[in-house]
Amino acid sequence: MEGHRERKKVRTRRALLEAAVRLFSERGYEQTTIAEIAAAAGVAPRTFFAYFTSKEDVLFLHAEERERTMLDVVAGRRPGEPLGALLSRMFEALVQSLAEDDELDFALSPLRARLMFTEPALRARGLALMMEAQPRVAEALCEVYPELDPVSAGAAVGSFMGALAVAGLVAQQQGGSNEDTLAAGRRGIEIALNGLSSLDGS
Amino acid sequence: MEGHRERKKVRTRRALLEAAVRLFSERGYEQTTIAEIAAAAGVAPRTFFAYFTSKEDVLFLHAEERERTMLDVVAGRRPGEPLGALLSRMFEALVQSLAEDDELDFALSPLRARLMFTEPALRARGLALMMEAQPRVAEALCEVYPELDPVSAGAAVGSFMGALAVAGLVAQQQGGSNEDTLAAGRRGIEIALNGLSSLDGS
DNA sequence: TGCGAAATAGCAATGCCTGCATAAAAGCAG
DNA sequence: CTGCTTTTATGCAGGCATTGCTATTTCGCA
Repeated sequence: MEGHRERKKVRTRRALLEAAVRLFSERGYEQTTIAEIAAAAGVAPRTFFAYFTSKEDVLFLHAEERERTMLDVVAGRRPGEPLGALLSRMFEALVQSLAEDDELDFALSPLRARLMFTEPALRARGLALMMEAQPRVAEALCEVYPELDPVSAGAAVGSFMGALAVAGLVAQQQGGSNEDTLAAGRRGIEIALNGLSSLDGS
Repeated sequence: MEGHRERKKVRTRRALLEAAVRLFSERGYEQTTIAEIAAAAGVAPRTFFAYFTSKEDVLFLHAEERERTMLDVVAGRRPGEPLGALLSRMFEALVQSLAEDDELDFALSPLRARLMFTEPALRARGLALMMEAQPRVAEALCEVYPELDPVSAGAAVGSFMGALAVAGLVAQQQGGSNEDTLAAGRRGIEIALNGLSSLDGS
């Protein structure tokens, strides 16, 4: 299972990853070519595509696992658990699943986060990936909450994700620390759960 | 102001627009090349880029006007108007501004709507465009609602847009009529305003 | 009719991405 | 160690979007 071969693959992937993030940060996303990334990682340009499906893809790893996490939370609805509580749990589960991802570890994570919210192309991609999962999450919700109609379920997930996306963006623009981002995320979720109208009183 | 020249420009733009939408619908977005669109419109490929900045751009016209509409609604906050009421008005204003757009008229609109929610690349682009306006709308909100902090304002707008985006998507998947879409949008906004927690009781 | 501005078109180049075919490398017998 | 098999790493050619620069055509107007 883990011979010389496996380790080399991981090393190459890692080299590409780090080269990409470093170059993107130094010169900007658009100004960095795949040829340059490959050169910095010591492989041929063609090889890049053996590890990542596209240039954007380098920064969006394991998106499927995030979706899995969300679906698992929905499937694990506790008896009588209200929708709001479940979505709160979903947020915390997402945070944790990100933290536990070993390929998204410390060295790369802050730079990646900054890039994702800084470069328009990447921001767009991130949004798209997130929303891509929306129909399936909404469908899962419908199954677990039989009283929920599809439009409401969809809107709930959309609202949830929208609040989340923006919280990250705002947090990035301001401080940018992981704690700030987490706090902003919680606040965003809270707002989505309690309703925008609830903001009038505060 | 409106000589032979102007009219010809409008006609060419229109020809490109219709050719693009038609071809996209027939063969799919990815399978249609700009060369084909240009040929169908009777112009050189290079000319396409004199009218639209990109292939995706053909389907997303006047995005700036949508942003204008949103900012205008915010700026026109009525004395003491609650945030929820203002966002409701914002939704209705968006619908109206879309309806009044003469370049997005009947012939093209239904096909465009279908494409926007069907083709992944276009769905992504639509989301990105929508969210692109978010920071400015949120900032405007902050100015009009001094008691609102940036994170809350951002989350509110994000939640609003997320709900909206999804409502459109769901409506498209189901029926697909304009009335359905409008109703789904209203429902989505309602949910975002009242909070996801409010769905538990229904 | 002829001039200056605007619209069209042509050409070349860059860069992402893909399919296909081949070389290089790593496991694995024997 | 050597030849065979399965992966990986490349190379190459091509398709397509997009852009910069230049040439050509077309208008509008004096």
